[in-house]
Amino acid sequence: MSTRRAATLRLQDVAEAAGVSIATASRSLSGSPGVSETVAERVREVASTLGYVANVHARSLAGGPTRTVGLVVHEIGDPYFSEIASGLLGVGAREGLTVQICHTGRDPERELAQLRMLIANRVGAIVIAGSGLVDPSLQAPAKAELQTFRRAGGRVAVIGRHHLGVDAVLPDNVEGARAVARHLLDLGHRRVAVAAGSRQLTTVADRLAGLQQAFADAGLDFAAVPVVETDFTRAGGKAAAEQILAEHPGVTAVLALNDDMAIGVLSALRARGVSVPREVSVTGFDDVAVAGDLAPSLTTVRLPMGEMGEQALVLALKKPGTRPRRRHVDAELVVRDSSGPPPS
Amino acid sequence: MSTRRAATLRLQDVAEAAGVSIATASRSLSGSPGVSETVAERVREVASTLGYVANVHARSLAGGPTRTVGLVVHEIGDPYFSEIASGLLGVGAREGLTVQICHTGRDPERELAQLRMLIANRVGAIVIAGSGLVDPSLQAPAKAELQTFRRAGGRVAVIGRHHLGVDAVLPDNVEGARAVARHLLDLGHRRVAVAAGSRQLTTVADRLAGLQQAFADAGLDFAAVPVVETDFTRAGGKAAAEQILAEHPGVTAVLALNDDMAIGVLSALRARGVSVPREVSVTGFDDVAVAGDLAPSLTTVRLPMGEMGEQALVLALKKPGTRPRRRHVDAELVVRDSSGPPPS
DNA sequence: GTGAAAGCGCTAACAC
DNA sequence: GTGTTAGCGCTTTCAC
Repeated sequence: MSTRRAATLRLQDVAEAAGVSIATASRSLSGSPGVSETVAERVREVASTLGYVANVHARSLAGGPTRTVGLVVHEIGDPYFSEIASGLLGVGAREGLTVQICHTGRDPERELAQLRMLIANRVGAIVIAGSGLVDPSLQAPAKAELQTFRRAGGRVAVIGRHHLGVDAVLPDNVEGARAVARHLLDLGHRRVAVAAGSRQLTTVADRLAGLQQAFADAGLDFAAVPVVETDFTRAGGKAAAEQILAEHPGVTAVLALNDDMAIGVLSALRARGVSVPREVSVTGFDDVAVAGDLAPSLTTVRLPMGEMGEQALVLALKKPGTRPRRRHVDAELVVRDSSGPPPS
Repeated sequence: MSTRRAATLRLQDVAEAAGVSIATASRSLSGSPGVSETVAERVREVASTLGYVANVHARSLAGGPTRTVGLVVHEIGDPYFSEIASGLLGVGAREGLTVQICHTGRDPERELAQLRMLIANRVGAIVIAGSGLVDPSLQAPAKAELQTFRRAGGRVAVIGRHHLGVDAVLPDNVEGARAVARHLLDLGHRRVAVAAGSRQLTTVADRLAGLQQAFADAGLDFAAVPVVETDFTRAGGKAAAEQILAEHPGVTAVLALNDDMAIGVLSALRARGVSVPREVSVTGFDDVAVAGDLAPSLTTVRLPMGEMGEQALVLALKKPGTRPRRRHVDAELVVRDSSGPPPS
């Protein structure tokens, strides 16, 4: 790619046009103290009429603050992440930041590689949107990398439960799962199955814990509930539904641990001619934009993904506290048409 | 954000460890000629064992090639764009590139601002994924900006029809629209309405042109078909459906010009108790991932969004040709359950 | 084939 | 309050 040099305005051009030194121009534009407001104002005006935009590379190289943040997601094509990204890009644009997005494909190796890349790019902050892992040792290298980054002044925020010791936006997965399970139990379902992603994901683990609590609250044994563990994706949902239908034909409700899986479950049931919710109820988690437009519309747990993305970036932009900050966000049960009483 | 300096490896450290000069180290790592293969190999080995990663800012400042590309989308939360982004991020990761994504919110002003930002960040290439505008004058400032960028060695590729004179990935919107319209006409529909986005978008204009052709092919007058022009979004689809129902109650089919609108149309019809496809058929365009999982599953036109994203980046990475390159991608009719014969 | 040295455009000490 | 100057880490002539 580009090798030649753009013939763009340099700070010096602005300084000359404003009749000040390059240092004064720099101070004026970056809002540093030590310049009279009159001069600063004039410099800013000259800069904007000239259409001057600072070279971020030079700025970063010289040790100035970085106006770039990295966003790490499992898969941007997944609506859960694209809605988070959308919220985050919104505040990014408002703050005049550039956002680098990278995929990990749910692979800790690739996550590590992407983190290294972001750090090498000297981003000012990193937001990790993908779920954490239950086993801390799997993220140990990432943690080490991030600690070095933070010691050098970098900021980090995560969405979801991680073992990274950083600021976090924490959706209430446990309570949300408890609510949706209680909803099904209240409707009278007793033979339920769970379509889950890998238990290694803290998101999955926490949602399972919530289900368990709901069962315990009702005096039921969650250990007897079949939990099918596949990919945390639509395809995984399909596979899980097939397996549940085959191995547990008496099931009256399928709890999918995210909407993507729920959509796969609905699709598999439709293909098999199973009526939802008459024969089998289905629930999801996240409330992605399309959840309400499916037919039957999906009963699920709403997480404000856009806001979560915003919050995470806001946290990452704040000055670091002495201890990791936590922003809890509520999960709200949304009852729609995919859940109903079990067939009698 | 970050102000302090990371205590990272510098090229000099690698050079010392390998017992060569910093210049030789640089040449070895960037694959420039003028170094014996033996030495180059040794340097690369040392660098990788040390875990050296070049500072992109220093590299870019010194005039080296930039390993960053910018992706401009209307809205990353829209599945059409997130699927394109997903494909593009895939090849980006493979090529070791970083990708900056920015939102325009379908606003030419903001698009311009984002382009300026990318250019100021010295990205090596820019991919514009959002639809072009029919009126070239609206994008004239962007065009000027991009031309300067290209003269400085920057690369640009677009998805869809633009007036930018750059490499382009061109989905066959006309033929796709023609196919879906013919499908409805063949089913016997004669009273159809169109839910469209702004006619200023070339995507909308081209799809309308395709519809018109299909009608002409069938000896019918497209001018008599109501075209409701709202937002090119789900909400727009809902609004369009309401209006069509109110003003043209006899309509037996609604052609939505993208899937997002079609989902909104389906939702509005369901809310009104209109059965699809028994009373009204609905079709979309794009075939976003969820289209097949809606109920009724959506008859639509498939565009390989992921591939389009990949292709666009591949084009942008190629050396510039003497004339703009074009990659045509086919649009394929996908008949599902949302379309059927009109009520008799 | 290899090394020395001059910047790239900016910020941050440090002088005045 | 303002200007001077020394780098930031790298690529790239230009000598050798």
